[in-house]
Amino acid sequence: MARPKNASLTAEKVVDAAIALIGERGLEAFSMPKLAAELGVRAPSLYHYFADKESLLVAVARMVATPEAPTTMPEDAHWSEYLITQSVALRRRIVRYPQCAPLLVRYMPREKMFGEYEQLCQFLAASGVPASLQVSIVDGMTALTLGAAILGENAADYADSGDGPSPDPVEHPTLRRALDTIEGLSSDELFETFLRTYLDGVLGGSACSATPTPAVRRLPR
Amino acid sequence: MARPKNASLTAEKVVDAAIALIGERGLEAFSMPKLAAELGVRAPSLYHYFADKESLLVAVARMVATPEAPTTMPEDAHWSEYLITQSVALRRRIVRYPQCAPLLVRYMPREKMFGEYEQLCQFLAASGVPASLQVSIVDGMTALTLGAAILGENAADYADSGDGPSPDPVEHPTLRRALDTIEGLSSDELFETFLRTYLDGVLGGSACSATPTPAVRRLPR
DNA sequence: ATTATCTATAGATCTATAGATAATGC
DNA sequence: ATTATCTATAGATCTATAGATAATGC
Repeated sequence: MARPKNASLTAEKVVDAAIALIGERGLEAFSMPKLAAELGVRAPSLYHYFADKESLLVAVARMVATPEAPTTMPEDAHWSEYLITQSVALRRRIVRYPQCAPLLVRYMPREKMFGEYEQLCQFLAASGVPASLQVSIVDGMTALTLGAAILGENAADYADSGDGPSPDPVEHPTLRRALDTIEGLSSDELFETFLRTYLDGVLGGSACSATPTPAVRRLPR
Repeated sequence: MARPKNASLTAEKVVDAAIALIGERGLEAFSMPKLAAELGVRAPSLYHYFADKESLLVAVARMVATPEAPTTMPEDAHWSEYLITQSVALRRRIVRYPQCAPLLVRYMPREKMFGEYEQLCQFLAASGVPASLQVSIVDGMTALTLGAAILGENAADYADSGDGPSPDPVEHPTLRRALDTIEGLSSDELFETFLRTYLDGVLGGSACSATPTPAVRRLPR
């Protein structure tokens, strides 16, 4: 068919299809011919949009990590609410395509994130958070978010109401009882309590001295 | 050479070499011929020890996740110290071969860990931790550990004394100042402060009512 | 007879390039 | 002339099996 009347591909369509394919079949099953088949074209056509497989994967990583819309927050919000909103959104993006998580780690070296970290620290500093806590907060929240996203299925799925397999009450009675106490929380809500617990630790820990508000509001039960 | 006088392979040697190879070159560069070359044999010999590539990778995941020696703790240690010791050890194992982390996630489905979770919850219950906190603690610590391990290089490496690239004081002044406050902490120590911060949150949060000791000891500065 | 290696190889990929071809824009 | 697709293909893998071979144990 050579050149079609209307171009069937765009770089964005290619990336979107790559994300979907990796999400469904996993990174190991990903290849240029398979992606092309998914898009209804032949493999060489993809090289018109990306120089090689690696630059396509870089674009995939960037897309997964980038929010669709920037976060907007009320003016008077506490800095912790801002961080929680950001973290919840990041986790949600990763969880949507957990198979892409290794790409994130591989193609987003920390030094390229200095700019973003600088912004966050400035924001924290402006909110009165002492420098000694800023690293703990940013790094801890990042680790918690990434870890929670990669674990993927979490406790909420193992409670009776969730999707996953549920532990047997006879074989695992204590785990069972513990899970019953979170019955009704979605995995988003559960993740949010993790974040708030962590921030409670930051605020309530011995190093806490110059924080504007005494505690982070907890989720309503 | 056919059969050698002394068998040159064992399942364990194969797994060890696989871990080393994946650690050095990454999961994508891993293949049976390359692993065989590393061991000084031909690829088909590996199939004598593992039915296929996948069962070899399962064995790799198991090896990375399993501690060499079980943790021993003083009798009177607080439960939080026990959890911290476990988490620090797990992170250290993952960080040693961060390229294997995707294997862990892929080949260790949560339901196979019910047994371990049951044990942890029993341990927490015996220490007087209410059921409502047990999930938060176990899941939160796991996420924090996995996330911190996968992020790999952490803030400690970006401080002046660390290995990694350091942010420029002119371009990233606030980040720079924040990192200077953790100067001198190793990445292990920094991770431990994350864990203690999280546990401070668990203990100090509003849900805290029946905890035996009021606060978790912080690392000495 | 069994074990642990080997050689040889079928069969299925994959990445990336060269060069043809048809549509479009100037 | 340029663009976006195609066909064809070189060249390099990889996984896994069949079957040979030499050392060992009975």
